[in-house]
Amino acid sequence: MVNTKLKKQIDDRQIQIFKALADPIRLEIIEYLKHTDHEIACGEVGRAVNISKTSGSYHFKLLESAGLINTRREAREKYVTLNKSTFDKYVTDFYQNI
Amino acid sequence: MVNTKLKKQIDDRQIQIFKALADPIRLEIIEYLKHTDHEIACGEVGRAVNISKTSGSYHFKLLESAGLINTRREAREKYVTLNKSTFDKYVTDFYQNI
DNA sequence: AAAATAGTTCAAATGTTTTTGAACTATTTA
DNA sequence: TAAATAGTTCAAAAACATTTGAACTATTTT
Repeated sequence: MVNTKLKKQIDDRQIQIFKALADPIRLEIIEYLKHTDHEIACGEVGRAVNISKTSGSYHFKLLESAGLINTRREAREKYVTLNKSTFDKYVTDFYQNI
Repeated sequence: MVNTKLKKQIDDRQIQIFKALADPIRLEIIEYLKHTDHEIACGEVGRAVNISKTSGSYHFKLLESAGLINTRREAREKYVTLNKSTFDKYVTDFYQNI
């Protein structure tokens, strides 16, 4: 293999993404965001999926660091949207690419 | 919603699959199987990815119960192959279907 | 028939992730 | 300017996943 380290990094990213997807709360958040066309604040999503704000903070952070959502802070609020390109690259195209 | 329980079961399956994929050893096994056209025994895969047989037994069982691999026992040996239809349905088509 | 091989099971130990509540910062509203 | 709101951070606790080695079953080879 040309570059073992690079392969490992790609794998780490892949695993981080599957880990982020492997949780019922995070899947609910993702489903909710998918069915929402407009930008929406963390708090509103959290209320919709019925979690505490601490728990929301934890899960949104994890989704963001996996690259599955994009966030934008506007004053007090943090707006989130799905990052479709990550889903395309690491989920939809996963089988094809391994 | 027509049937909350059914939705939950589908979600459980989806989570089980992402959990199964969220591990470096299991990803290695899957990659190895993808690049192998013939049926291959657990032991040979385990040797290829450098794990103990106990660890292999644990990971293969988990992959099988997630429906990601099919197994066939022939006397002492257990042969494994990827179950592509599970990848198609729960990974490749995931984003589209949620 | 003994030894070797393939895989499983079990329980204990270890490691990792998630939840919880309290205390915090920053912004907005009354 | 006080109170309310949105979100974060922290550390402890709880829950969950993985590894390990020993003992086991079943089959094959010597």
